[in-house]
Amino acid sequence: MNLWILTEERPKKEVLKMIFEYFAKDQNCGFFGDSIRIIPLLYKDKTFSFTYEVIGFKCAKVDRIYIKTVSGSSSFTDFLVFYQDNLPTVKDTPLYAIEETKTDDKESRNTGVYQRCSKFVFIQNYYPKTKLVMLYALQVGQKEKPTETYIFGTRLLLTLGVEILGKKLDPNIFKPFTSIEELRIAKANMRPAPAGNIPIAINIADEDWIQVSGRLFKSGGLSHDPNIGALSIISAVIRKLGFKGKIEIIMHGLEQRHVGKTNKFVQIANVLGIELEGLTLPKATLPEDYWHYETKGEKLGTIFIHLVVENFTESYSIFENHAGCEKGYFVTKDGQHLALEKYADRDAYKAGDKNQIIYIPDLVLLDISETEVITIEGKKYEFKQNGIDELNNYDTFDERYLKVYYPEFKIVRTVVLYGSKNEQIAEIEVGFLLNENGKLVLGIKAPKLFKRAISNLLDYWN
DNA sequence: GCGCTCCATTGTTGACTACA
DNA sequence: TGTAGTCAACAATGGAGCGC
Repeated sequence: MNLWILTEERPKKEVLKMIFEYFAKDQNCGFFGDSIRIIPLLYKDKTFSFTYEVIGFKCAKVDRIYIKTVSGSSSFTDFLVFYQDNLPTVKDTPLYAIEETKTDDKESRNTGVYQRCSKFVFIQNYYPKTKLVMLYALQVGQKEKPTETYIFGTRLLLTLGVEILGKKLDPNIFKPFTSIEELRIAKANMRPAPAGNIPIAINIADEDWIQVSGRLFKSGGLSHDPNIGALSIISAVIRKLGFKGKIEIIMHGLEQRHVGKTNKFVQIANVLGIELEGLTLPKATLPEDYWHYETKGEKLGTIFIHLVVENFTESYSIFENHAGCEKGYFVTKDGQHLALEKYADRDAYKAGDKNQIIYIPDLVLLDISETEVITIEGKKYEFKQNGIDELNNYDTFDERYLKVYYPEFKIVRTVVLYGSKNEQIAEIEVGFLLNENGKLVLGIKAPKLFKRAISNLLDYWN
């Protein structure tokens, strides 16, 4: 059978390797292969099939390994792994749902721990039999002593049946909760919140009624992300431990007009049977499908060019700006990872000067043999002109990073597009177009790195 | 333009440490 | 043992992007 890996992001080799090793261990089969390669599958007419194959990993129980780019309808785990012969559909059950994190414990406040929890609660509505895995990918020296919040959050995950990978956990501390009373005491013994804050606390009112306090109101609605996660998973764990009575969220700060049917927490509350103090919970239904294959997004283009460059040339990326606002790091020559500044002058920005935002590109590739850095803006074809315009915004980025850390490199700015049925590009600012038929179109003045990468890819398939 | 999601930083204060 | 200074842990809030 084949392994199918569905993801919203660019698949990273280190993470794939961890997934394969986990599979081999979980399925009790031998494997070998240390250096893997990600290959775009081309049809005979040299168009892209929108499927990648991973080579270099061998396992007795796996014929082929494929990667497809997808989009989640609501919150989506980073990877779904299917073990089957045919292309997965939403009706198939994934073997694993994997959430990858690079949050180290230095940042383990409420956000790092709780915000990810709601994904695991959410996916159980669709795939209750799928094994849930939390994967710690970036091992930058584990902190000696985990925080109480971190311990509490991890124990909640363990109780839900989530497996933790890539991290050593002391089994004496990190163990699933076995009773609701144990859960209540664990939270009650943590350090109290500052005065004026609403602490998360579990109150067993009577044998059919548990109250959990926690603020859910934020900036005009139900969008308090850390607590959406915390209260979801606490409630899910209370159910998992067998409680059938009333779970009531108190001190949430919401009014009736704030609770809409499309809100993620409202949906989870419907499924788990959670009530909100003083409010009527609207009947809400979940989006029908948990995911679909991505066919529109600009990332289809940038992920493609990135993978072709990294797998068919010696070059690699030194900066990657992820969708949303996940922290991206700028990589210096000696391998340092720098967190980028967001504003040229933070105070001026806060005072209302929006010009202080430092515009950052979607991707920066390093062409060592040509001594060029290639700054890439990704766009859908229909927004081609926006992409070209945005190329002018990177002066501050160049001054602060590229010219400082790669002074001898020539800076090339280019747009990478996805979409349309066009097979030519007139604009010299556009370096590459992947059209919706999978046609690979190089721009008139495409960076040499793109030409080399595409040429090597075509040679591979000849 | 609003609502929602996601990833992130910020504010407040308890706890610890060094020192007199 | 009292106190100033610093760090770290708790919850609150900021802000970008996307879909409608």
